[in-house]
Amino acid sequence: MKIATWNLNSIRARLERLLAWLRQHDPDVLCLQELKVADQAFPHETIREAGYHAAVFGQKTYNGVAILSRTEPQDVERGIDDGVNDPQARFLSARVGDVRVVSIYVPNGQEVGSDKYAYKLDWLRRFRAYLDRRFSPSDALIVCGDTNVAVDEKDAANPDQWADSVLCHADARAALRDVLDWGLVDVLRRHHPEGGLYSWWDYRMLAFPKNNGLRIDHILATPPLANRCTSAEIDRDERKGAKPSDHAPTIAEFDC
DNA sequence: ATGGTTGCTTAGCAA
Repeated sequence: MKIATWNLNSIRARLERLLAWLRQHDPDVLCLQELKVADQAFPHETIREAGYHAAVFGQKTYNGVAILSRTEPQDVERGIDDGVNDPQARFLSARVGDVRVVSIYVPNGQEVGSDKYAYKLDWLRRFRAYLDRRFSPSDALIVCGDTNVAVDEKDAANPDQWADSVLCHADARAALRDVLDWGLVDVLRRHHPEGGLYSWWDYRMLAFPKNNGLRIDHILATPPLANRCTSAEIDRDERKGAKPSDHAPTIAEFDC
């Protein structure tokens, strides 16, 4: 199974790129974030014509997540199942075959100390609690998405520049670490322990030409699946050319 | 310290 994750930064602005990418890479499953579209405006027909089913949790203007799959996603869940009235569409889960797939768009947090940052930390805490409540690390579970956190300095081109940012701050890292410590393996790190690979480059300040990036998008698998992961890569080429997303896709292959 | 860019929606917010 080939599974990928990609923060599109608007599916409408990126639809032609998305279709070309699906044709080129032929993933079995693609988790998407930042659709920036309501459910009814999602390009359902176009995605179907491209040969994919889509589970969608959309939102107008902001956020929005989806799971595209060659086979029909089953048992779809929209939002973290914890009774919190959260209006932001950042969590979508579906079963694809025998694997439970989760697509997440963790809040950015904007600025350390802000209300949005508190929401980010709380969201990650809620996600960890969801894992505790619903799954075991022995289950076949893959969490994909934009975590808006770089786990350590190996995933930052200029660690000093980002040290106090919402993407690298110690509290954000601790919150993501707590999610990983539940029992999830960062499969790209496992295949590339040296680091130095990035999935996001700011649109500003020539960040991409300078390769001033961060790795803030992740494919996280429980150990039984991670042990069957045969490759994990970032498609840096997708960040090139006209009108790219500011994120590149991450791709992993599993022998299952 | 600020600015730089993009997308959605139309002046300002979020990233």
